[in-house]
Amino acid sequence: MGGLMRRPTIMDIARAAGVSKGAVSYALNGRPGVSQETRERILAIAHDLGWAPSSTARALSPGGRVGAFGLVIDRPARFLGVEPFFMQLVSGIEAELAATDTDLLLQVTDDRKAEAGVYRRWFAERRVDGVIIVDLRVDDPRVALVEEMPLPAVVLGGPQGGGSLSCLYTDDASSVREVVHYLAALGHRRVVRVAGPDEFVHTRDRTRAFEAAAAEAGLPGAVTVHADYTGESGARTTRRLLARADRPTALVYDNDLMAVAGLGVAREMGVDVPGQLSIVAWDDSVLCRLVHPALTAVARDVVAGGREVARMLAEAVQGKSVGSRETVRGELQPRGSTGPLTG
Amino acid sequence: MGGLMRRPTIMDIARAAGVSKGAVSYALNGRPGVSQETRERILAIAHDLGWAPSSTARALSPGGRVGAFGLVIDRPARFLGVEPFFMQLVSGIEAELAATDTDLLLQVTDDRKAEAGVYRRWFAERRVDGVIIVDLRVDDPRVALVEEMPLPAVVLGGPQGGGSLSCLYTDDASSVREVVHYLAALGHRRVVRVAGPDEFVHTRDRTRAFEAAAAEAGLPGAVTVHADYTGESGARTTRRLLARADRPTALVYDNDLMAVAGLGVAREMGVDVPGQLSIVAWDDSVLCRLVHPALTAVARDVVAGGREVARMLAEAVQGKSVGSRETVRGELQPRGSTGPLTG
DNA sequence: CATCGCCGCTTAACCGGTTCAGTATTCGAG
DNA sequence: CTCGAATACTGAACCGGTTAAGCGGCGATG
Repeated sequence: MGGLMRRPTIMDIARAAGVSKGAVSYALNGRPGVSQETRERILAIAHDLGWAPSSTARALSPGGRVGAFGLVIDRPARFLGVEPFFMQLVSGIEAELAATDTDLLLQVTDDRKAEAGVYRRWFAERRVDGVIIVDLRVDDPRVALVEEMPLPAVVLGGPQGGGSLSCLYTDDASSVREVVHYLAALGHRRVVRVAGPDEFVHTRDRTRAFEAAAAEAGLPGAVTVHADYTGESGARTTRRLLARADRPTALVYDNDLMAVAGLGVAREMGVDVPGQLSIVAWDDSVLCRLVHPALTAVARDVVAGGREVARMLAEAVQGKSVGSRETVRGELQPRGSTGPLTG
Repeated sequence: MGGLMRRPTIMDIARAAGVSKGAVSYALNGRPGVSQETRERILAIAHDLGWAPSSTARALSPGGRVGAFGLVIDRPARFLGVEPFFMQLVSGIEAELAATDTDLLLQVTDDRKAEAGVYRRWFAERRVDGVIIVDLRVDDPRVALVEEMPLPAVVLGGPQGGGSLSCLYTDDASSVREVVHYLAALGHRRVVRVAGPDEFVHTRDRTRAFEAAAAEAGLPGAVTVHADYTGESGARTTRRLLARADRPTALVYDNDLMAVAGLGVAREMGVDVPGQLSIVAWDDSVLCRLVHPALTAVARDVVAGGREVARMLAEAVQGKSVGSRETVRGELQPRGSTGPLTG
């Protein structure tokens, strides 16, 4: 079996079938212009030869697609590794892409300038048909950039700040409200939220919702403090909060990683969870169920979100007008880390 | 600024410079055939126009590179998300690739047949210049597959089972020995290793080394049990082991995720760590430092490994003979989860 | 002074597809 | 029987690069 054989081209098929290149192209793409009989003969030969279209040649034709989407993740390597969110997102995207013969180009960068550079390069070199934008920031320059090129794009987040781009967004506000009322009902009065950086659109949305819900539930002491999603920052922040005289009785974290770190700190400081402190995580992953007590969390279906965003981008690339869509909101998953104060 | 402008081509540059396409190509690629003066003029125009080579066109030329490497990860979505190893690996690979204008195609699949299909498709469609193979299995069919096509490839693992492919491997055996002797020195006699699936080459290597080291250290009760890297399986296995009458006093896990799960189980069962049970994790990530007590772990520099494997593949793609290389072995990082038995 | 060889460039072919314009053949309608 | 149109194809251009071959002009060499 010819391992070293040249990849077959449509010209090889044409010769074998005794027809022209063009006829083969029509046959293989299911377009009119060849008889049923010839079409079948060509398809059979293509199959026998193990032919597959050269993605590069196909992309070169006017109007041709490259068959790849791009995703840039802008987080330093060492804490990216533990963030379950992204891998789940990638899994979801690829589950959808697998059916459409599209590949995913993943790029992990350290800083935002580099990130913009990647989009520019992907566009200029014609590497991707479209990109997915995550971690939308306030006044995000990437939005203007892809709008200008223009490069088809879908934003996971928004819809505020997404400009003219299609967004796939969640109603975080109502999840926040659910969490706040849940904690209030358990008797908590001093609730602190350990959030991600303020520059992210979703962080601000949640902060606004958190303040509104706290006012609604009569929790005057509810405040938001900012960390950076890393376990280290979660631990540091928690340590500071628990050392205060009027230490909070409930902490709401913006991701699961900081919540796990917070739990470790509480244990280290001898603060009983949930007896003296309740902990809620945002983004439910295996992590929340591994630790003891298991963490109460706001569970979102990230994989499904990945699928949906990939589907939207596929439509956008085909020139369809996609618009923005809302995905299912996070559900509060009560577990052992929350409860009424005891003693 | 022309957002809607067509991407500039070398033909545009040629017209602006008043020379032919070929001259522009020579100039842009730093090859002889144009005068220094013309070369500089062409480069200036290219820069002004914001030109970048079309990767698809370039790849189409005989001998042309696509400018992309492929990586297939074969783990179901839900526990992939939490496995820090892969994201760190990806970060390392991309850190190296960034300099060479090469992109990474990432594919996450659910089963092995699909994985082989991805390699086949990538080759047939000419999507990648080479691939990185991870999670090498015993009699791995992927090795024969890429050898036959042939598709340049580098194996992360081996070198046994890597066939004629270049491998980047670690001396796991000596790390295993270090762990075993460390535990023996602490006074442990009943040491159990919770390993990954037996089908992985590195699992078998470690198992063999574990048995040898245990014999050497005089630990007759040292055995290996198999789990599947997920937190669930780690928890289940730990629960079973700790329920035994002659329960082990030390557990060595093949990844950090199972170790964290094991710690949670111990806590849940009222087994004090490290007073009654010592825990060692393989692969050190933030996870190990988040929990309390922090986990003693065998720390490997996965990011550096990613860089190295990318570098090797780049050389292999250029036709250089690469050979196999050894990367730095894991270092035991003692932390709070290990110690002598108390009471 | 004729010749050789190199420099600097142009021309054209090629990579592997897609697609448009044109052509020969068949078929139905008038 | 003739005309028009649909059918089934062919030939060639095109996408945006790379590269081998060719070619005029110039300087060095014999």
